[in-house]
Amino acid sequence: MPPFEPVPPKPDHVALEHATLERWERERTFETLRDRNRGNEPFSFIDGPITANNPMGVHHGWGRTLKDIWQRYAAMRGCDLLYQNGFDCQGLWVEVGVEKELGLNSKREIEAYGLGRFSRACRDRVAHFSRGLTAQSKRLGQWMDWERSYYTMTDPNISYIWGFLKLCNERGWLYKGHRSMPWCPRCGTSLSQHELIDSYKDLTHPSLHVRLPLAGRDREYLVVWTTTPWTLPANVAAAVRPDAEYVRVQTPAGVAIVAASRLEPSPVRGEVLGTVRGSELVGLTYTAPFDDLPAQQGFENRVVAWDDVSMDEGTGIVHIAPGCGEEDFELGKREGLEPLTPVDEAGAFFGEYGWLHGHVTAEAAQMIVDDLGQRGRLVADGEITHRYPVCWRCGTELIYRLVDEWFIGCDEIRDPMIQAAREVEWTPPQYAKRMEDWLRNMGDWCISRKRYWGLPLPFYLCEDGHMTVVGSKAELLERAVRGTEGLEELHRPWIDDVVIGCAQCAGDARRVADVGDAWLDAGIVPFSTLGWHNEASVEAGYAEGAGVGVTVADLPDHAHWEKWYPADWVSEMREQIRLWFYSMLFMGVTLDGRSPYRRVLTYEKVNDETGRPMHKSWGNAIWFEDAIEEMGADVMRWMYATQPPAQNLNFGYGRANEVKRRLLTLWNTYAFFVTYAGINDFRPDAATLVSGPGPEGMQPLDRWVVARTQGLVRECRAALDTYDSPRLVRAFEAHVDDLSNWYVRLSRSRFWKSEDAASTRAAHATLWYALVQAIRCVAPVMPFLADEMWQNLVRGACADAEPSVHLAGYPEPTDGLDDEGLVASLESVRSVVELGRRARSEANLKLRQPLAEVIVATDHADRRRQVGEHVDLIGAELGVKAVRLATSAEEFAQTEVVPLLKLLGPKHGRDLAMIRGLLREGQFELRGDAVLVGDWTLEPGEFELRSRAREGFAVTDGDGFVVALDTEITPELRLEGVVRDLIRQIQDMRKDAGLAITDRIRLTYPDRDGDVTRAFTEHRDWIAAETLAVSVEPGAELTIAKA
RNA sequence: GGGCGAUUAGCUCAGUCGGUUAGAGCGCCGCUCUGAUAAGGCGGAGGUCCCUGGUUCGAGUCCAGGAUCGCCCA
Repeated sequence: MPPFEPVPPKPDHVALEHATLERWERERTFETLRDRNRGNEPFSFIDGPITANNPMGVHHGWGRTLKDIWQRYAAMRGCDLLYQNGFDCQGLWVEVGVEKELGLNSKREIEAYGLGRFSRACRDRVAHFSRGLTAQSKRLGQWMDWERSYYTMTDPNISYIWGFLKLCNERGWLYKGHRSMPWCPRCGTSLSQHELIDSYKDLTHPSLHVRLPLAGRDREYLVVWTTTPWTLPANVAAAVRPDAEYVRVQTPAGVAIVAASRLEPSPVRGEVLGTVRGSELVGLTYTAPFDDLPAQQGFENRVVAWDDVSMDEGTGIVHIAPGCGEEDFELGKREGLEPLTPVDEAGAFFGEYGWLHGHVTAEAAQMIVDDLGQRGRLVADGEITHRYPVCWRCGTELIYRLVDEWFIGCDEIRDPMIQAAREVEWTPPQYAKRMEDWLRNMGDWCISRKRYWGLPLPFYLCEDGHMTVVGSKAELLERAVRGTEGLEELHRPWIDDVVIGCAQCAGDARRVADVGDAWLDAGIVPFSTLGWHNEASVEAGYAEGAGVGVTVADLPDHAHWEKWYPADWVSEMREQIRLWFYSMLFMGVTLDGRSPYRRVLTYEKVNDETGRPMHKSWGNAIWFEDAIEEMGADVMRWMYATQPPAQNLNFGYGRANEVKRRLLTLWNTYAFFVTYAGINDFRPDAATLVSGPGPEGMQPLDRWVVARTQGLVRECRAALDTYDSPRLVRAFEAHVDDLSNWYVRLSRSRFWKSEDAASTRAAHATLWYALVQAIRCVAPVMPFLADEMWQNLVRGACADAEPSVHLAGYPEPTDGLDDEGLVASLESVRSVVELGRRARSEANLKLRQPLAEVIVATDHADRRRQVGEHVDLIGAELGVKAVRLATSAEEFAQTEVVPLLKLLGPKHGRDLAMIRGLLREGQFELRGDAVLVGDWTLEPGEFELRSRAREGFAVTDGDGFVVALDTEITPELRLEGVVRDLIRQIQDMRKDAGLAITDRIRLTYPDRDGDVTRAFTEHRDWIAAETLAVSVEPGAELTIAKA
């Protein structure tokens, strides 16, 4: 029985991955790993929840790969890990998804559908997509405790957030604000600061210049500019900049007033009658654009002062509607202006707006424009295309609305958060500053949403207006006076039936209707999932409420939290700085005073292969499902790992093919090994993975590979320790290149023609060692291919081998196997060989034509010695009979003086340029150990001597070597060349005939005068040995036949 | 308007402490090796290292200013 299974010429990544997944499942590989590491030193990774609202995209694959790489690395080092995956379950994402699913298009329709059914549909959607995401993640090779994923919709998660909110209230941070907020009329909710980002679109709107006739003046009016006609009915004031200069302009319709600097760009034309300071306008009153509406009665519209009036757009006079804009509202508060709220939750005008009643903002716009036009109130109307915010979920244009929202004030927590963030190690490092900037600028956290499927805010108000903040589910049940019978879970509508006793008076208190920002859900995770203040752990205890039936996650106890908090490492995409990293930090610093994570790795965006964002409608999107079944998980993971995470990743099939080709080199080396190990019945010894392959039969090249392998192990460890996967990839690819294009190439005959059994064994043992250590090094990145190779190379061949590479531990360098001298020597040899090949190429002498001699010259004693130790390698590689070493290359090269600039620069300063010029021209003189150049003397140690080829030789130079070939081809050499051509030709014939490597053949050759016949008669044994010919007979043509 | 980052070959990007002729991969052209390799190797074409100024014996690298792009915040 051969120890190794034969392998196909190319790996079928997809097929072997499916087989590997089945094996892991069958053999419980992951469970074995966990069991083995349980109780060891922890590596705490906390997973940021992925929204369970869509299937996984290739951009998710990046993050999940990074997470998996470092979890696998930690596990191979023996660390205990949590392996808890998380799903984000609540909030607008899911609600909008369900609305689409059910064909609902407004809050009214949701309420008509029934909140109970709606919540169930939301939960079911989460359950559905979390199952899909789990399956996709498994396919990618991610190892997690999938059964015990956390879900932010569970009662314990909600209960923990309540505790946080209660604490915020106790500290006096919690307040209800009456503010102008960006509002989505379709979703019927306001959006908070972090939801506004990245959601601007270029939109075309009316651009109106509106007349505001001044009271008590004859045909004199202000001109204001607006792009939101629907806000005009709510106009209460016009703002001017007090220090700015305004002009009075005679127009056919009367005297117009605009800012002097804005006259030119405005549509106002006419003779300038005079100027007036803004401050002089303040206090004037005017007729509002819609003065007749009921809402406009009972106050005067007046001109107010505002330093922030823009002189970059508009007329320098700003229409102010405090109920329709953030800045307007602030100004209105200061000036005591009436904040009119013209539209309801759905963006429809209220009854006090007369003929506009019931119309939504978008359709009212044209009605308003028409009406103003008819009444002669428009100076001009046109259109403008500008950046305007839209709802990030549904794309609806946002409006500003005055609403009551709940906020957490952050003045007190800001500095502690900044301090805590400074303790965090950010990769890439510049994001430390980004987080700090965000924290410095953060406004109070708006935590309420006027929606349904979300964290129910535990704020209870009694009739006297006392507020009770309930801090946990247990507290709720304790305080409840009725309504708990139907409380299936802590969600609307069931929670809304619960009435509690007010904490201050004895009255009934009811919950405010609002739900919470989803970032509360995610931010609490380091507390809720780790059992922060649980007295005892409860198996599957986390799965309470909406989590029943979707997870069996445990509810651990406080000791567990102590062990795993804070996280050693978290990794998410860059946007999470202002989202999850922020909310986690906020809650962590509030509850515990520390950052919940020590180290962060962020990554950027995934684009298509040409660098454009992937977009469904552009047709350039690649679906995860397609990618993984076409490229394979390892190939995708390799792409992700190769990419520096601080730069966008250009993802595509072309890139994947590049990766496949690189991995093919590894596979080829592996296949080569397996082929010959089978033929030669090589049996590996697993103990050598620690000790290194034994000394018997070892050649210098073997020791070199072993030494290089130590370097690989060190480099890979260093790369992973610094969260630098591209560095690992570079090291691995260099190693594979060394193996394939240097070691195997030069050692081929030791595998093929076994004259020396010990040498053959050593070659096998060395290659096996180098391959196995290499796949252990990359196992975290490429878990499938690595384990596949492990099965064949180790598990099937060694007694007592670990059943999986992932159980084999991360390799450690073995002291004593390093050999810097040898590595340097082979480096020199490699240079010489490359130079020799170049010389051959330049002289048009192909490698198959043997030559008599190569002369290697160097003035460098160390290099000469290094090369001298390996003349056999050089001879073989360059196809020459002899390698001659020369001290000086004078016969075919000239000496060159290379100045050492670091030393000479400071010494000679400006003269150095002159010295270098002279040296380049060869105007120098060697005098003993020194060099005379012009008026200067270079002392020993200040320069190096090198050789440069003279004209007319087949010579190349570089790295301090000159390599010259003896180009004379004697008849004997020529015949040998013919032999090698023939061998090559016969090998091709064997291949074409489909013969196995070990098949023997019968050869006939053309029996005529000439080189070919002479080659066969004079080198019969050589040819026979190389081509495995059992007979070599003269005949008519060159033919082979299986023996 | 402020902050962070980037700008190097046709494309994607490396480039260490400032040092001698600035590299890799892909693509293109030519050559070549090979019973592991649809691979690999060698050579060639292809460069205003964004611009300007400064520091220095010496700048892709450091400093200042500017331009353009990306991201974040106003």
